[in-house]
Amino acid sequence: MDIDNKIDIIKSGTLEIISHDELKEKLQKDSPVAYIGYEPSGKFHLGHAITVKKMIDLQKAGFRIKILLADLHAYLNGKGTLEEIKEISEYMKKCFLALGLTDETEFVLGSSFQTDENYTLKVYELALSTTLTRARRSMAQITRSKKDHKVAEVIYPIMQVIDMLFLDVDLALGGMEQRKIHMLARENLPKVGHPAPVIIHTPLLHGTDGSEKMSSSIENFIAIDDSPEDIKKKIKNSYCPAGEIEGNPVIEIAKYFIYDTHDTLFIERPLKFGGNIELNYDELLEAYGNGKLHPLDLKNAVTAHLIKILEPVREYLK
RNA sequence: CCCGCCUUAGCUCAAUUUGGCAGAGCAUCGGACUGUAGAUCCGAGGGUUGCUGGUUCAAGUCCGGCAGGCGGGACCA
Repeated sequence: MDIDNKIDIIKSGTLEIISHDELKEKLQKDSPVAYIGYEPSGKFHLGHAITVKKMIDLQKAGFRIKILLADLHAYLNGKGTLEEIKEISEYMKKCFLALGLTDETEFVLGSSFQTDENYTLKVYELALSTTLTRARRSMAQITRSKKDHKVAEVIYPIMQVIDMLFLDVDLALGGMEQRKIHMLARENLPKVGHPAPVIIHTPLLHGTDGSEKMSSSIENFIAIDDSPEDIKKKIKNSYCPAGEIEGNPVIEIAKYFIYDTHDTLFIERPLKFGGNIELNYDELLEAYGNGKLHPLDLKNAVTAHLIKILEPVREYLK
């Protein structure tokens, strides 16, 4: 696989790469490190899976993968006691492997290094040059509480930046909600003696209720190990206005979880509504957009395929 | 450390004045309507009234203590 080929694969399905040139340089390096961090909390859902799939692409392109199980970050974000969070970390680790990351993947528990003296001193150093406003702004889409803001909230992004120093990352991946923290990292890592990492952002999946972001704190997600019955129920109940593509979670699931590995989607449909059809992604958008494909038929097809696609994941996690 | 205000359903808040069956909106769930969901109608569930002690026939309501939140004051040699 040549470099341009790798870049095409890495680029597909992402919202932005900062920057392409730097990515190219990293790909010429000997086993560059790609990192992503997750707060172990709640269920592992399709929103998480989008980023994991991209990490798999990076792994195939020759990156060494480091997954940060950010237990202290989850703690700082009020997700529970350290014990509870540690328990979920174990479950999460299995989820990554179930989704297809190889066992060469390196899992790092945040608390295993985030209390080291050198780490702490770096956090203080960065704290000194980061304004409160900026730290808080970077957390706008991440923080759990919208009021009664705690100091923890501004320690969080600073630690995340220093994580990248200690994990020696060449590339950081995240959903679009991570953008402001990543920019903070790009700007500040050089000041603490580490080159700015390449940043890749993946899109956020809308919640099944149509809200901005799929999230385990609201019941608007499909977990990667949901039973077929749950998947049916959740997709059936999903927000899915006829003719509307933008922000339609069912279309998004088709796009990111079916069309990424299939050229076409086979849609079973009663004869009186036009009979079965098979559509590629462009045709699907066309047919759905002009009302020729009914939401229920779309839902049924997506449900059937998603159940099949997640079957090995369910089996692995059993 | 001191003073004041606040804490009631998952959320936002009524009910405190004058002690007398703890309510509404939103959210959730169910039904109707659409060949999906949503919207809209109709209906249902939902409570240790922050915790604790007391007064009273009776306390969300009055009194004491504690915890948490908000605001102010004081301290700053």
